[in-house]
Amino acid sequence: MDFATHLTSNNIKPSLQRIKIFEYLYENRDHPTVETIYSDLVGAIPTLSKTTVYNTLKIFIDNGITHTVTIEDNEVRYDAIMEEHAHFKCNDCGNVFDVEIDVSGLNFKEIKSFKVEKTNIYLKGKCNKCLNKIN
Amino acid sequence: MDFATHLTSNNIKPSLQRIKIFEYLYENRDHPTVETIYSDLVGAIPTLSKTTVYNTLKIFIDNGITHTVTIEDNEVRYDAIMEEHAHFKCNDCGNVFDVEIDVSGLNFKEIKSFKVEKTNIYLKGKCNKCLNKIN
DNA sequence: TATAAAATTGTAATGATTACAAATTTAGAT
DNA sequence: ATCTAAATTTGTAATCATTACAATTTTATA
Repeated sequence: MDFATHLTSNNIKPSLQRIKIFEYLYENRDHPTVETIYSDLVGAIPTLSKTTVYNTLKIFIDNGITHTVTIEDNEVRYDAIMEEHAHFKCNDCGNVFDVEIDVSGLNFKEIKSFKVEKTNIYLKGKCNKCLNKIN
Repeated sequence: MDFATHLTSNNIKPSLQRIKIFEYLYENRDHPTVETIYSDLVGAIPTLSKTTVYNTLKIFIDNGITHTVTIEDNEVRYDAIMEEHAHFKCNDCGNVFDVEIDVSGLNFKEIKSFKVEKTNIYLKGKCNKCLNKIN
């Protein structure tokens, strides 16, 4: 994956900040928050500003190469994987995992007259690691 | 539905504010925000404070008679219907509708070792009314 | 009725996000 | 290579939802 090219082909000029932020999102599949992205990247880009992270993510979203993952009321997470998938959040460790999903089995009643454009699914529970942890 | 009894049997002392807020939630199935609840009730309870709405909803949630509906990043909605169901948000009018759903058809891979405690589903698209609207 | 506990309220604090203007960088023309 | 305009980045201040907290009011009980 050539990140600069990916940005360019989605009408986003590939500045250093944009490349690094997208690369970070694409490599770190843990659905980071703005805070995490900023603090993990400010070492490599010392001039980085949190406003830039916000601006950049907004551009990514507007151009369809990133989406938000909304599970908790109080944290917005970001995800650069655009293929349809669900999320699993562990109530113990708080990590969010990707989950492959087959939506075709879903059976909705009463929305025949509605036009569904997007189906969002997230699960909550305990992850493998936390289940096996000794408390 | 006797709201006071419902509160009592869930270990919540049925004050006027609590009864009215729960009643509002139960009757208004449009998943209101704190702002909406407050402004719709302050007429009937002139002394009502927004803090009370927050406090009360927290109590409802802690005692399992209300849950939050998280669809957008920037708005938290509340719902007193605890039976499993999904939500549909219209991208046009912004209304959130309840949707009956059969989760049993869902087919997850790779989470065999995870313990799923709750499955959340929401759809986005256009509702009946907005589809038929002349723009 | 007096007293203690619980509930409600208002105000101030917090924290994430956005607005905005200044500074920096980039791209194109000369 | 240099100049200029446009785009991008940055820092600070403003906004807005939510929470903390202390004071007031209400409720329950002795």
